[in-house]
Amino acid sequence: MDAQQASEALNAWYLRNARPLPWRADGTTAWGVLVSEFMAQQTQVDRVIPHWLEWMERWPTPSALAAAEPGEAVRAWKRLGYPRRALWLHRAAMEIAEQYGDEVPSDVDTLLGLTGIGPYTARAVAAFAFHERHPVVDTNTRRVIARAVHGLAAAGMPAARDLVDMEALLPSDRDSAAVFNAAAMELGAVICTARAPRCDECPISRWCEWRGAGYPDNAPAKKPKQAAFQGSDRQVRGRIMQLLRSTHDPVSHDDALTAAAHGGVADELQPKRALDSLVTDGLVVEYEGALKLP
DNA sequence: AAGCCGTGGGT
DNA sequence: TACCCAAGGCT
Repeated sequence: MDAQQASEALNAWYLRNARPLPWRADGTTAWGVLVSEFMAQQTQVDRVIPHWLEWMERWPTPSALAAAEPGEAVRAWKRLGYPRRALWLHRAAMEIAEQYGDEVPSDVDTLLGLTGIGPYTARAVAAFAFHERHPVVDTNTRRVIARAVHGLAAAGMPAARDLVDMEALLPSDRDSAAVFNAAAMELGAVICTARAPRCDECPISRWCEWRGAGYPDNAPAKKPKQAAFQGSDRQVRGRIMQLLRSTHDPVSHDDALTAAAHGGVADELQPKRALDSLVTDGLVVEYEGALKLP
């Protein structure tokens, strides 16, 4: 595997084939990049697009969002999932507005200090918004490296090693590095997919160690699979959030618990357990004996 | 630090 | 259909 040739081929492919995601357009602010990264956490980017467009129109700066009620952020999050991200994004907006003069920080360590920003998002913002040279490693990148470099069918558990691997492949030039980070993610999302990779369309198939080895079934151990969603507290929490998003009026406990149970519960305590956890998370607040978004 | 946290698309 | 998986992060 010639890393130099492969990375150049990958970048060239990206420049010609990258999907026209709206936050990739020229002139997108660092805030816009940050919002897109929050929304894309554990969420396929195609689903993010309409939410991002609406969000940026409504809250074009961190201070604009910070001035809104956090519950309005949760409401605008709609059905994107993991609504805590909306709360965290609002919190990050307040931190940026109050502590950083309404300017999204470009420094990875500063970004890591913001609510809801971890190792991936911090580097993604630094690389894509500011073209700083950092390895950006997401689930797509991990899979591409596992296959192309390590000859494995899939990535193993996330590890510090991932950053080292990506750093070793990263072009030295800042702009090329930023493109390469995006290109590795794009390849994983569009071509080198988890389930049915399209190797016949892959720009680096000729350097791929996994392909060269004849696609061995050698996937390392990975994270335990997600618990079943059906019957889970997550599903029941989702029902309550859906009700609260649907109205600006306070919702009674009875109505919330009824909505929680609609469609079935795993046990009798589940509706109350789900509601209590939402209150603990700050996604629901008690207000004059009733419930509302924060 | 292992488990938890929504929702929907692809196979 | 049921299952896997998705531009992760927090506790």
